[in-house]
Amino acid sequence: MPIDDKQTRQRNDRVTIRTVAAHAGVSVAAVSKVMRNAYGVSEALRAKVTDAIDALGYRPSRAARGLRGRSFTIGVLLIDIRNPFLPEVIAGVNGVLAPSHYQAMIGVSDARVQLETSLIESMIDYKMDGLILVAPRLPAEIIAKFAVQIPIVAVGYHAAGATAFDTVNADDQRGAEIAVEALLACGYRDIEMLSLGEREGHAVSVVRQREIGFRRAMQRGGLGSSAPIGKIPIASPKREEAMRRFLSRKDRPRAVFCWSDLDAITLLSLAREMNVRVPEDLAVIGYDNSSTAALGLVNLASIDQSGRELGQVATRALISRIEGRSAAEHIFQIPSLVSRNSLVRSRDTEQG
Amino acid sequence: MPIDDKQTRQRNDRVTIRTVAAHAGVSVAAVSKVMRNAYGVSEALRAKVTDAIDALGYRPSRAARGLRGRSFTIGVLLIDIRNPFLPEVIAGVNGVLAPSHYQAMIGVSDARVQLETSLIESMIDYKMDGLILVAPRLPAEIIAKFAVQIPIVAVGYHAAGATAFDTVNADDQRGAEIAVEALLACGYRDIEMLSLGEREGHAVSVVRQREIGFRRAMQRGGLGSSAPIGKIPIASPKREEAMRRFLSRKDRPRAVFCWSDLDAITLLSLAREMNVRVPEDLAVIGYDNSSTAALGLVNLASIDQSGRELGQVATRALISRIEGRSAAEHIFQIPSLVSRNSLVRSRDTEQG
DNA sequence: CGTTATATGGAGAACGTTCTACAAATCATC
DNA sequence: GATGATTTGTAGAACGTTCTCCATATAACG
Repeated sequence: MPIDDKQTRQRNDRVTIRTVAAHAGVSVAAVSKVMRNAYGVSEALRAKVTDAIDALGYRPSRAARGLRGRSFTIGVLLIDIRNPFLPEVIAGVNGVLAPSHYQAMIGVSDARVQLETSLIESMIDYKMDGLILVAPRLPAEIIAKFAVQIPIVAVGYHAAGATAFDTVNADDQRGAEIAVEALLACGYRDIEMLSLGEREGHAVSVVRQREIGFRRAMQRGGLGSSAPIGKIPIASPKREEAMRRFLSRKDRPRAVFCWSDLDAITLLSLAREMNVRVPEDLAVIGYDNSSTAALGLVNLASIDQSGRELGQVATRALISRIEGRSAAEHIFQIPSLVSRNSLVRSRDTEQG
Repeated sequence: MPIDDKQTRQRNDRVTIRTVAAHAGVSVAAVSKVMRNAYGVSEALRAKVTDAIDALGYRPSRAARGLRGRSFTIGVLLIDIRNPFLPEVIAGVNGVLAPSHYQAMIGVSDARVQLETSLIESMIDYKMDGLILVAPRLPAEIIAKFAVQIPIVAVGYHAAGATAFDTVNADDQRGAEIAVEALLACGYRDIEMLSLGEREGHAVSVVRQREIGFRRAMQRGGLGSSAPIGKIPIASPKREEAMRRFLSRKDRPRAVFCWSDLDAITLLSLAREMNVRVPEDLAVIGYDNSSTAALGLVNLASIDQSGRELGQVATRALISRIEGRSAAEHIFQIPSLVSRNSLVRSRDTEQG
């Protein structure tokens, strides 16, 4: 068997598609067909091949696959790994992917545009099959440019006009409205929003969307069109300083809507420290319904946008796009309120 | 120019090494040499090639690279993305990698051995250059088997005897000792540990190490050799049930050491709910010094093991291994105590 | 000038897949 | 049983790199 000799010559013991073909006594192409369950494979052939695969413990090389066809990997780009909302999204993605033969690889950009770009490029260079970008910082035109090379779904990124890629979002405008409506229903009138400072002014960001919703709901509630929105810097220690300043203001409002739980929880901590009672002196409502908010010690009312569900929906959208859909989809989920003690103190949890 | 024609024929506009070579008027091999800055490249050639690269915006395909040589990617395997300790490790890894030409790709195993195995295999199949496994569930022999195929550093995994791969750990025995010593110093005698239930009995796990340290410190403190260790299940709702049972026990100890902040914080929440005062009725000390523990509302004393530093050290170890080191290294960091109100109430934060 | 060393660039064979053409075999149909 | 349609399997050319030889060109030396 001169053909077999070629195998024996290999010094490396990696099991390749050729090893399998030789072991099963069929061609390389046949094995490939079985792997990709392509058309034109008899039961007999399939059996022979899968037996050989099992016997040898063959795993196709992802690198080689990527060079030619599918790599069966999708890339997930996370802006930041500390925000407890993001792990939920990942959980959703993994949940949908688990039963399929796709796998997720995650990159963390730490909110740096430079790193974000190079990670996306890497993922393209790896010939990944598709990308899920979670709250990306890049402008829509750049993302559209990448989307020519690879299917992309953006999560937490408002670009309803995009035609080159899909978006999956919680309706952030509506979420903010729900928060305001809840505060109004509790009888609060003197309401302010604490939003994110910095220059991430892109209308695409969830923050700006929440501001829009806040303004609209306030106006609708008859509370002036110039509803006050405070800006909190993102980085310590300026962040804490700004919050302290807010808490010690003479004209501090009666209720506050924070753009994210992360801020709301820090605010709660500082309020306790500065003897501002919540909710008696200040009602607080956050956004994300993170696990920390649910803690008895924290008890923060929050808008739930189910990151897990967003992750699931985004993954399904991406797969359908990988499998051929070309028209852009822009999907919205409706968030909901989770009421807790920071909004109004419930009877059964009177302070112990 | 018949050679150039071959280029023009390409329907796809991807810029490959061949495009660059043609544009610079040199051979493919020359470009490759410049990319890998290999020996035997004149300044003139280098200039021509880098000019062409800049002009065309060329990026080498990672997939193709992986097929032959280095891919300049390292894989990080996370057991769970919800534990706030892990993002810190990632931050450390990314910090060290940022200035280099390496990049990190993260996989999340959700603590499932099956998924963990297949992710490791995928990363190998991608021809990644090395792997950092954070708190893996796999037994040491299996990891050693993988380590033959790819450089591996395990973090939060006690296998000091391993010769095939490196480990980087906080000294978990010592950490537990520090916790006990702190409790003893505060005058508590009636001390118990709340550990993790389930069958993750491998001596490799950080949990078991902390138990050993706890026992030793208790014994050294003259508090019997059979120091009581309670087991808390990992999943809701059994987890909360077990904690409630602990809190309402008649013979509840005066102080408790929790194997992780995650548990300690839930315990704190339930204690508040059940009118058990902390630290007056029960002193609590956790492990990880997570950001939640540091919140004013939570104020949990904890053992700090700087995940960021572990990530940094692990990354440096991995790179040195990739670059040729073959003798195994087992590195330890010494954890430290962060005292907060759950241990002993400080004067300036008397309950508001 | 001839000989040998050294520096520089190039040809072309891997790497492990996918996938297009095509050949061979089998089945239907009249 | 001849013809055409369908099914099943194979050869072999990509894919975009790396890297091992080789072929020059230049320098060094007697």
